[in-house]
Amino acid sequence: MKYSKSKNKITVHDLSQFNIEQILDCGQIFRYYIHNSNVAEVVSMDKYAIIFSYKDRVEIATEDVDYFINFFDLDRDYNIIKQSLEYDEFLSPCIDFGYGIRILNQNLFEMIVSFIISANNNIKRIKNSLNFISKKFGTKKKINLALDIDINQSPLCENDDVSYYYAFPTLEQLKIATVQDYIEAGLGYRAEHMYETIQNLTSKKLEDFKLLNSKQQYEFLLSLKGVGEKVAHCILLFAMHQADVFPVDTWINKVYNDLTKSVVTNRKLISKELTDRYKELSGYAQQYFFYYYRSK
DNA sequence: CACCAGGTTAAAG
DNA sequence: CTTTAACATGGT
Repeated sequence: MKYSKSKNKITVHDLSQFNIEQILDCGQIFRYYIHNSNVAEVVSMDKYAIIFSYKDRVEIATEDVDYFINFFDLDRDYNIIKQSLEYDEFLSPCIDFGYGIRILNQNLFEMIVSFIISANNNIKRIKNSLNFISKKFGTKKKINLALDIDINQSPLCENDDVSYYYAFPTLEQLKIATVQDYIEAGLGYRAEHMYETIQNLTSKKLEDFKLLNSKQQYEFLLSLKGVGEKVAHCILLFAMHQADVFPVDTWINKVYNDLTKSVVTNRKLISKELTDRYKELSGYAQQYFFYYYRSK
């Protein structure tokens, strides 16, 4: 895709396959804030970006340009992916609606924590919990960018004379969190799952994970407390860009029954059937469906 | 106030 | 192997 970069800025020129609101609102990320149709903020691990949308371009201001080029998956052509899926009568209107969606390349540890919290939860509360945890256990970092807008209302940031944001905590930083901390963060019954998984994880396991094949990665994720099939699929898709999986949540369950005029509740079966249908592009198809149906 | 939310777990069939 | 009840809690 067409983009250019300078020291602290990426400029995206091809708006036919980049829409920041669609990218952020399609349920793959929780640490972001959309100020208005022109300005949005993102925090990924210890990195911060503020995004400005104009008529003819999008500007991503950040101190780490190369990190966000990979994060926003800018070297992939999504128009080719969309063309490959447009034949599908179910999907076609969803692609037209979410034309600017891209699947982000996010951090493995952040995805594990985020999607354990996501289980049987709503997006607003997931955001609140993750921001709470980041504020309590993450590193407070200064924004070294010339911002000519007011970001006071952002839940990611804090302002005195200058502006700060809270990085997502590292595994080491979260090791000291107690079950009570997670309950205060609003995790509810997920608090014990989170505690157990954090205590069992090591940085070596996270490193070695990347050497496993996809089936082994899936099995490892399922061995973590609070990670079932749907959450494991989300982690593979959003952290490893493994697109031949189809996470089935309540929305996708509804979509499936709507499209096939059935009343199935077996999500394992739905996932298998949809993966057979969309194959190595399943993850992309899933995002187009999710965004379209949740927006209505 | 009842129902829902990007489901998982452990127990039972 | 598949089905089911229980699970905390803020959002709507």
